[in-house]
Amino acid sequence: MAATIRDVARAAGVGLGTVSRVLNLSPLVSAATRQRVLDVIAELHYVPSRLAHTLIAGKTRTVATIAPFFTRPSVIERLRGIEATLAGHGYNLVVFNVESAERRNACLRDVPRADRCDGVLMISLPPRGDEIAALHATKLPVVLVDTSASGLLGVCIDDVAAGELATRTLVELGHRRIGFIGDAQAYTATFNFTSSWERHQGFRHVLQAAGLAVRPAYEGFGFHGRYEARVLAREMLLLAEPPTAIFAASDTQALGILEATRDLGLTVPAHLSIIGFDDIDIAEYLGLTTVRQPLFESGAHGAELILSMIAGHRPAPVTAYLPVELVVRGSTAPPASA
Amino acid sequence: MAATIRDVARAAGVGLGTVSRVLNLSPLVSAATRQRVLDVIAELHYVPSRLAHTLIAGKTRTVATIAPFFTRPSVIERLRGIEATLAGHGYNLVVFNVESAERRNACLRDVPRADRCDGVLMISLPPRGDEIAALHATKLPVVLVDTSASGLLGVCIDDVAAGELATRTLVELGHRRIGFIGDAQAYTATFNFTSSWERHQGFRHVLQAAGLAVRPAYEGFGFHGRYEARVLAREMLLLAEPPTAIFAASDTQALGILEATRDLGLTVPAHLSIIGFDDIDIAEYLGLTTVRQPLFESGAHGAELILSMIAGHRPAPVTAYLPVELVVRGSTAPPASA
DNA sequence: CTGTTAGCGCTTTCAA
DNA sequence: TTGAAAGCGCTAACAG
Repeated sequence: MAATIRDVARAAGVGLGTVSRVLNLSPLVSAATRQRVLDVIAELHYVPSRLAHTLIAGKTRTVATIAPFFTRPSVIERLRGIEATLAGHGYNLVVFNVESAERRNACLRDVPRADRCDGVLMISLPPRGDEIAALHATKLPVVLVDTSASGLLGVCIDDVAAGELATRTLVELGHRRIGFIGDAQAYTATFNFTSSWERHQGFRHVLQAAGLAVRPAYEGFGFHGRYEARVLAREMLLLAEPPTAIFAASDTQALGILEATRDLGLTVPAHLSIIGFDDIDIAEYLGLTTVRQPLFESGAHGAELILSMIAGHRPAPVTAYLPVELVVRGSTAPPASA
Repeated sequence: MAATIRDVARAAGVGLGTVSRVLNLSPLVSAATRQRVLDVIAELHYVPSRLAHTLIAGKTRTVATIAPFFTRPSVIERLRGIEATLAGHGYNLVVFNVESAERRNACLRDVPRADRCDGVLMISLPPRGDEIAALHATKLPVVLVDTSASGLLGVCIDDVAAGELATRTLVELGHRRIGFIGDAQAYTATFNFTSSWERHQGFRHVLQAAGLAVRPAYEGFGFHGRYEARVLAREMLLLAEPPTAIFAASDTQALGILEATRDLGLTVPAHLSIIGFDDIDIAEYLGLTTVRQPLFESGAHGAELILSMIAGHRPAPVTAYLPVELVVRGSTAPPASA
């Protein structure tokens, strides 16, 4: 169908290698010959086969990204950082969306292969011990984004500290009855998600340091979604002594809490202070106080690391921690009683 | 590094072709030989190279998707439909995010190549005449999603009719001063986006049919974004005689209008009715009346078409129209004066 | 400077 | 049944 290097060589009356040299900008071709070859190439609309080149070079110029629930705003933003960086270097991005344990395992088993991609980026999905070993065995560059694992490079934030930051903000505003709504263990365990759990750790640290009781009724865990958070928040707010503030492990969940207050005719922040996490697009619109983490940058940085590893560098397998920032908006205030 | 078919053949003491036959489930291998080969394969952890297979077969088992601004909720949802369908058939999704005219052109030129992918899906990006010709020349299956072009398959909705539906809803509620906020021509022209323009056509049809004047001051066009829509809506609402209803070409823009009403201390729908488009996730939360289009399904259907074409089918190059649906929520009501 | 010759890892005849 | 050989389209090493 398409013209091959051989067709070009024949038409230009030169050897196969000469065409290859022209293609690869080798200086060992006379200007005249080069021009003749170039003319024929243009004439035949010849385009070198990526495939054949890939087979020889053993490089696919492709980076695979395994991402869970890639419609989530935070994941998307990371992907955008990845795509932008990769595209800037002529690399392709192959996306694998994970929404079940089976798919997660299948991806971890099948995706990291040298004949498929030059490197693997994993978002929020820490591999288990045996999987790490398998990953190392492939010799393929691997970078984790929004998670970490020993022996692998990672780009993430300090979720415990970020959880402390959010909770401390609430404590310093004078709140003493503070709730937390995050991801259910059963669900995070499926994917080994850690961020909600770690933010919860930070939450507890601050509560304890402030001498505040940790009340089970003030801690709600459910599937990561607006609806689930709404139900959990409703329960909490209907308590005889409801919390005056709630820290949500994500903005999506904070939205659910906002919905619950609306359902119950409560006003934010008069009746309840809410603090979310991520600073997704809609947070500003809703006036949600939140902990902003550099999503785009995490993807971009992860992609840069992969690219440098593909280029042959072998950076130490450490986890890079990106800074978070508290964005204060209208959903937080001192408690009414204070 | 990794074991090759030759290593297996040598270790099993058989010919190269025999291993290949075992791999390809050929019946022309004795059970004994097959077992021996299988054992060696397991022992050597041999995995056939996708690359080499691809070179031979001329198939990449990859579908490329060119999408503009893939962080937009509507685009994401289509991509999810695409990925889900592709993954279900063992195909990989390579994503190209387009955010500039240069990148659009580069993608259209470089992506549709048989050595890169088996088919191309384009979201919201109709190719121009010369590009269509080039696309045909590649012999590669191409399917357009959310747009159409003569000679190519497309999956979209009837945006004119949808625009009429939205506007008619407003007219039937009794509104006579109805505004429209959509994408600016200068910006859509860059990518040949048509949906906002067509929805606007529908808007005008209904206005004229209802004998209502089309007032330039009631039509605002800007970059597709919340902020721009907010500015446009503000202007419109500060008019001596402001519209009592506004139809936004997207939910994102409807959010901007919502923001503007809030800025001005107006109540929705008492002071202003708003109707959006897409029914993105947040629309329900905000109680936004909107025109829902099947986003996930459009992607899924587009992917199915591509897959069937890759399988050799040559469906007629027609555009499939998916149904839209009006979702009535709290942002619409009869005008206060009615 | 340039043509020729091996392969990359696999599929596919073609004999045996 | 099975082994050997001929490529797929290209690069790289090797003679000229």
